[in-house]
Amino acid sequence: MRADARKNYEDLLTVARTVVVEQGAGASLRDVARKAGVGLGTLYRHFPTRESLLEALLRESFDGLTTKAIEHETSASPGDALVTWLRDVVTLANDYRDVVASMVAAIDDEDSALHASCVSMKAAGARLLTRAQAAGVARTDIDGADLFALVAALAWLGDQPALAPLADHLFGVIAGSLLVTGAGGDAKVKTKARVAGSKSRP
Amino acid sequence: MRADARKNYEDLLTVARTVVVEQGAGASLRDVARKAGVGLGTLYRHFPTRESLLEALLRESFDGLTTKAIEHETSASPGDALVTWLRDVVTLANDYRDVVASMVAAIDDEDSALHASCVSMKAAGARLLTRAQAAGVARTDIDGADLFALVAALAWLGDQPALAPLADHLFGVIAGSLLVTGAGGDAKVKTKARVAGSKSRP
DNA sequence: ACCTGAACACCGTTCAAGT
DNA sequence: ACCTGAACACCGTTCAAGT
Repeated sequence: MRADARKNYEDLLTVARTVVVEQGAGASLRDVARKAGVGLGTLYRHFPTRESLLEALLRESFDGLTTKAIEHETSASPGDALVTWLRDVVTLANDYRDVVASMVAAIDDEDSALHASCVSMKAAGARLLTRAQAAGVARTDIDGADLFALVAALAWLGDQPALAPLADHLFGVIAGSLLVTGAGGDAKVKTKARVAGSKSRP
Repeated sequence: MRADARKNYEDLLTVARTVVVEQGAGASLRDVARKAGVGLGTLYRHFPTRESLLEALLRESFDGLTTKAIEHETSASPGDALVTWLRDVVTLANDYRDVVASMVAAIDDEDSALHASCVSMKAAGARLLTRAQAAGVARTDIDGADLFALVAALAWLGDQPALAPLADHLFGVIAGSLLVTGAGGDAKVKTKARVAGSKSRP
């Protein structure tokens, strides 16, 4: 890649990151090009589709989560491993705005630039689930696809201004109901107690 | 209202209904006006905002759900009443496409045309929840706002093509975890058993 | 090789001009 | 009273023309 091309590529990515954080995954690409001081055609040359731009933005983080999941696969507590990892996924998704719908759409679309990373992540989560189920700490009427959908739904909550304040609590509720509250007992999800009145404060 | 105005109003609504079903809440208003054979200004005269159009489309259904909830308040089984009603809400939301985000946004926006209907619905759901909690069949670490958020998240699943097939099953999972699986026992959510291999069939 | 910006077909929204 | 459509400021996407 030529030096000027590389610089444009990186400038675009830097600008896109802040724009997607602030305005969401549907932000104006024209705006991104403008802010990067680059012609619109240059943006399309480097990122032929919106997904390819998102992919460049998110790939590192996605792959990081996949790696983390693999590490968790050897941890002592399969239940904690699962829940901790799920929380990390939601947190990442909520670092940007409205990326979760793109993520979900990419799962079934082999042509999407986000496809591979999302499929890997989903598979990694599925393995953590299977392990927790094998250990008897997770319910067995759920599979990897269900888990992915639940995490997506929880991440979606964080994107809605009216619901975001509840997202943490609901994560605890859902995560808790994934786990079997039976014999083992060490797999209980710690839900931060909600501060009474935290809603009514000005 | 003049006769021609009334006709335009109704034509717009009829067209909008099918367009929102097919293309979603973000559909082109220009397209709606065009298909209704009406000037674009006429659409804006009758429906100054997109929400006001959605409100006209959904008000009847929303109020119907609120009424239904009130009827449920005197039913014999508070647990069944709650779950049945929640399912109806999700079903309605999934009759259209992508309306759930507008619904959620309206909750906190007093200026939205959808505000009143949504607040009523949320309150009606909250009463069903409170009753179920008082009867000891619903967990008590959830409030009306949480319930509304969970229902919204479940409805959102139905809007995502990749996740919609799982939405029914996950409704059962979430609804089941709202209920206390304790003494009463009659409040268990019947989740349709999933047909093995239903996913892998071509 | 790579960059640029005009060109095209779309939006949402407003508002002067018509009946 | 009500309707219309042009006008404006935006999009996404493509592609001839430049260096």
